[in-house]
Amino acid sequence: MPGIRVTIKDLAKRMNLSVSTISRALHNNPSIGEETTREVWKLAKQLGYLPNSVASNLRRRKTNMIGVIVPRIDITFHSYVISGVEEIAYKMGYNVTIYQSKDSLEREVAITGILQTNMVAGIIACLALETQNCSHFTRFNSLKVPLVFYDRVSNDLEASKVIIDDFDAAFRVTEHLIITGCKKIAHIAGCQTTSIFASRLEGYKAALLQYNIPFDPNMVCCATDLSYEEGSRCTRKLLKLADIPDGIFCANDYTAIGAIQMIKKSNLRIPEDIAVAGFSNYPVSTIIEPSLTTIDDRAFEMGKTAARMLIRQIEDRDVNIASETVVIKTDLIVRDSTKRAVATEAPKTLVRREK
Amino acid sequence: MPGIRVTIKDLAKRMNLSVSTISRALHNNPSIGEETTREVWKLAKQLGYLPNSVASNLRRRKTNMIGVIVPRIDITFHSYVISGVEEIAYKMGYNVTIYQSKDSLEREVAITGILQTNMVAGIIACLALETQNCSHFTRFNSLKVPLVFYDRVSNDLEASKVIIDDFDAAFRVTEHLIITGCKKIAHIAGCQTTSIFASRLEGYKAALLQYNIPFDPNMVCCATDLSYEEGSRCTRKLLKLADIPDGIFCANDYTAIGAIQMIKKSNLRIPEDIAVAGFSNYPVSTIIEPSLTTIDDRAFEMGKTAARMLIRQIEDRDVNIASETVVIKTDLIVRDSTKRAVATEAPKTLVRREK
DNA sequence: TTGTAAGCGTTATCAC
DNA sequence: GTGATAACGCTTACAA
Repeated sequence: MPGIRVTIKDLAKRMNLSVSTISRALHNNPSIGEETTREVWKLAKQLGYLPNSVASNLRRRKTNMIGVIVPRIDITFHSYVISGVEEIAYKMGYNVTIYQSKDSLEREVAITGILQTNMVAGIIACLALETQNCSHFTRFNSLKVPLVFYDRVSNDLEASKVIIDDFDAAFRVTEHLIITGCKKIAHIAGCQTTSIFASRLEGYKAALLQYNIPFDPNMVCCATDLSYEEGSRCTRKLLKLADIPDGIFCANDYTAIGAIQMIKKSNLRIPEDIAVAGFSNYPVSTIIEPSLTTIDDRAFEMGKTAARMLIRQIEDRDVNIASETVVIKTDLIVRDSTKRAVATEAPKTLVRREK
Repeated sequence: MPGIRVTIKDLAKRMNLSVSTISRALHNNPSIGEETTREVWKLAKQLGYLPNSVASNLRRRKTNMIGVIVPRIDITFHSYVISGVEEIAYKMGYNVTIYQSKDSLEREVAITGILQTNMVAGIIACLALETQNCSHFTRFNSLKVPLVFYDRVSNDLEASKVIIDDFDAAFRVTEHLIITGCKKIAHIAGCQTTSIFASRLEGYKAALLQYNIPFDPNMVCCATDLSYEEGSRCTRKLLKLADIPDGIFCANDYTAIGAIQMIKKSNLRIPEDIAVAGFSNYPVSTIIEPSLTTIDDRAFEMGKTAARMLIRQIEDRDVNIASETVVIKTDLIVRDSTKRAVATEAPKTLVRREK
């Protein structure tokens, strides 16, 4: 910024006051006379003075910047979370800067470095798919930079978390498929080293168990990156089985859409021949035909909650809030892709088992 | 950041060297002995030293931060542009921080303040829908902070621009509809105070003219926010005309999808009864049925180009590059929503008229 | 109520 | 090759 900047020094000279008086006036410090304060503000406005927050941050040894690490910004879920974070952050006087890990551990590590380097006040992060070991986040403990994880979280790190109950949500989706008459339910699963996808698989298994449907490992197909393509690939595989499924629970909406497209291509009907359910309630779920039954994961809400938790920790730092975990409630959204025969059975209460 | 930070002072003390030597060594300044340099790096790594860029930015009076202002992050187009910007920026050693104007002028003005306050090195922006007057951007001229606009740009501001040729693209889409046999083509337009949407309307008109199809104002419907809902609303209106259209060119993919849904609800066939084309090539355009003919606006490319232009301006500031305008080439993507009778006419060359 | 001066962590300009 | 030292723009004890 090599241009001419107006600084408090300039204001001080112009008004024959010291810089400290100017600084205090601009902060509406009560020790400064009303008259002076008003005059300072007037001149500041007139000259277009804007504080240099880089200098202020350095002096105060803290910024009002919240760093957000998302895997990818162009995944609907994360862009909604970001919107939620911003909603709260701006209201509370914080800026938000967004970094994409692209699901790469290497980039994630680099980003934590940048965040430290930039003295962020706090961090909200969703772990990269590649990340197994979170040691690159531990530095923020000693720097006393609060940390809130969302969605994909780490259990071997002392930090706050905002998650949904993936187990419960998966249980309810699977149960819904069972109640609408599915007998052979497949699951297109996410990468099992990531806890949320492991929980979704567990919830699926638990529902089968509860309704006395035997679990068949052939009915589970792992989609590495949960893309449309992977959804199609897995479905093709499932349709080649001797005994094809009559229901598929997909670990996200993208794979569900891939599944629907593949099923239609195979001239099978949805939901009559195969019912399909997804996870996340992306906008496309109402556009695909048939419209997709899915779980609304409340992404915007998650972002807002994460931001609120983080800011509380930033501001009450001395009080030293123990890290907390918030579970956001999800909703099952029933659409055409599972609207089959009328329910024959009422939902059972979920008996939660230790994980 | 109230935690313990390792600074160059700490390194200096430990090694009995001056801070300047440490600083130089860490920058691999050739005036420092190889041995010393190596030792400094070793200790720095060992103690987990990371430079404080806030301090460095203050001292150098510049940051390596690029501020990006997008209307909304959860619009596919913008998230792709951002990805493009990041791709280049990170490679060149710049950080990217993203701000959402939510299409509000008030927020856009506030953001420009924050960007100045944070001493960004340069700015990439897409104007908010509400923005008519860009005077809040002029401050960056005197601050010598380079500015690159993309997509929605201002003509009364001296700044670089990355745009697509909306007129040409709209001409080609409309021409495509004509060639596939449409005789009465409607246009669902965007807000006409925004130049890109005005150009799309002009391109549409130019194509009609070229093929001797009379322009009918009733065939143009303005969708204020270009959402699904607006697309449906406009289509409903068009379908109520005495003489309904046999082709609709929509100013974006969202309205096109709303149009398709409304047409199907009215038991008309696409493309046989009405052909539909969109603009932007969003992922949903392959998911909707029928798949949507559209213009690929090369969002990712746009982001990369904007970043390259900006960084060049940042780094060659003295050379004082005149602001330039780059037009990104677009592609017409033909899909099922316009695959009607075989073409009867070859495309004509576009005769551009002065706008 | 206002001023003085030190310092945040770096970098840059002199010296030696 | 290395070291003092000032400065970036702001905040904040401590004085006056």
